Amino acid sequence: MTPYRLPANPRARMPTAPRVRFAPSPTGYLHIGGARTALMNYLQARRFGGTFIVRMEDTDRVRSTAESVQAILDGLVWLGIDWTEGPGKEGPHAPYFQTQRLDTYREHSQRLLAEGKAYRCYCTKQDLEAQRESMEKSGGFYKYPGTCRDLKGPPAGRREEEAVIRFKMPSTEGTVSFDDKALGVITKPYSDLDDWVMLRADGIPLYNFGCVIDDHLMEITLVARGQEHVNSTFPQLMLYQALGWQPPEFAHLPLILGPDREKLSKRKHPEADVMLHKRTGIMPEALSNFVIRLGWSHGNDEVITREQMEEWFDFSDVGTTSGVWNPEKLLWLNQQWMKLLPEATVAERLVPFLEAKGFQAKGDSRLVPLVHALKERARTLEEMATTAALYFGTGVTLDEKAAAKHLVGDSLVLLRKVRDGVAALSEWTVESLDGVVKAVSESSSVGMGKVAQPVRVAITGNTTSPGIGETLLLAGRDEALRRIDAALTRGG
RNA sequence: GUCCCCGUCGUCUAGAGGCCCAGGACGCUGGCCUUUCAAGCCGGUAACACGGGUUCGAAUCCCGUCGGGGACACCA
Repeated sequence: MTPYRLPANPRARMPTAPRVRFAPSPTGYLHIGGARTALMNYLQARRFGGTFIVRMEDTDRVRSTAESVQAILDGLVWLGIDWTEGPGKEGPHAPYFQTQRLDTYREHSQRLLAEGKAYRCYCTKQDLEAQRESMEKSGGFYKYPGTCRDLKGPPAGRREEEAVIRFKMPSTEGTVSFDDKALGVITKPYSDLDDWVMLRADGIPLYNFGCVIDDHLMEITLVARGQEHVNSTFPQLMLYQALGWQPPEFAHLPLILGPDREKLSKRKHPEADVMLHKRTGIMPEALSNFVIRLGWSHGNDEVITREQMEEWFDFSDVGTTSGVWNPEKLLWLNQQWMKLLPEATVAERLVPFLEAKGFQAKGDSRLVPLVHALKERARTLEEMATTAALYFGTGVTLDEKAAAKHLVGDSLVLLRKVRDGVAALSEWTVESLDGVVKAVSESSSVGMGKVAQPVRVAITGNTTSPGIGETLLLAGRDEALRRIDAALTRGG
């Protein structure tokens, strides 16, 4: 028997525009691995002027929820990944929810049944479970033994409507293989495959069945998904063969691992949640930048814009090794992006974080100057908001250590001089304020630090802040003077 | 257990037989700059899992060992 193989050059039939898809099962939030899969598919479509389809594989009826559908879509939108066909964007292959395509699956399973390439199976879950257990006890791995393979009709006391439909593996020797765009040729002997369930008794398809039917009907040319799916590619290939369909190309993406080196999972790894990062102040540009670099690179480039991704990304450059989640690098990238994006944009994104701290920040004229001063001192929007909050409130809590060091003795004299100087200023600007501090430093013959630190502690309560002129300006004239006076009073 | 995939600094990676006594980035670290903290700049630390081949020559090809991960459902 000749082993089944992909045609030598699958590309021949897809010269230009690829049709790719992201097919999540809506059983929770958007997973970071899913987000990367979606991103890569999206980039592929963008690069070659193709189509990116989102299809909801909602056939797990107990776990699928409408909220999850929304959560996944929201996550994609936040990341700036938009789809050409899918939920809310009905296209020529609608509907894009598998539970709305049940007639299609039934039709194709009937055909397979009629052609003798599938059969009804009456085994009960309990029976199968028992078989599996005993098989596992004796060592080997479980394969459905084909109990119902040659049944002519339902066994006594059973009805056809209770049967599931199984794929009938052709009894051939040899191996199946496919040429994965990322991994290369992967092979498996036919003998490792069994008669898997395609359709439940209620007509709901199982993953391997619905996936193949839809990918073909939606004219998908390249299936890119996580490496956890390489093994399911084989039964799927058998289905394509049975149906006489040309399989798409495949690209299996390296897994993303948690700090414990295990596949990033919703259960064990909170960072698997895309929207968690939004809440902690990571920006979508940074998250997608980070995630695209897991398993893919373009020379030595680290900070990569969406435009560059669209220009450079290709599945054949995707690596083979799983990558470990590195929070430090994500943080670094996020800061890079805070420095790269227009300050007005970052300011806008900062508002919700400030509001969460109880400040009416929207429209505040200090927002942009704040971002300007703080973007080099914060790695997340949340961090920036925490620092920014210092300038929004009234009064400040002095750090005891800082006060003990900088708000005593001669420092208070210097502070007094600065206070008088800035109070006399007709206009507060970074330059004029810095000028006062400089003048005090020179007239008193002490270093800038001697003068600036007491002021800094008085304004922020601590020893770290942006340049002293900026700090004063950010606090605002009235509040700055009030805080200096409070420090003076306390100290002297 | 069986099958599949993988194996370069702690982490993400460059590397497609000589350009590599292995390059970049994060982290860590020394210095410069400096009114603090950052940012920035300059420098340092640290890896081809192991063993056999093939070859004039291997991180790159082959085999084995070990190690890691994934999949083994009427989940996807």
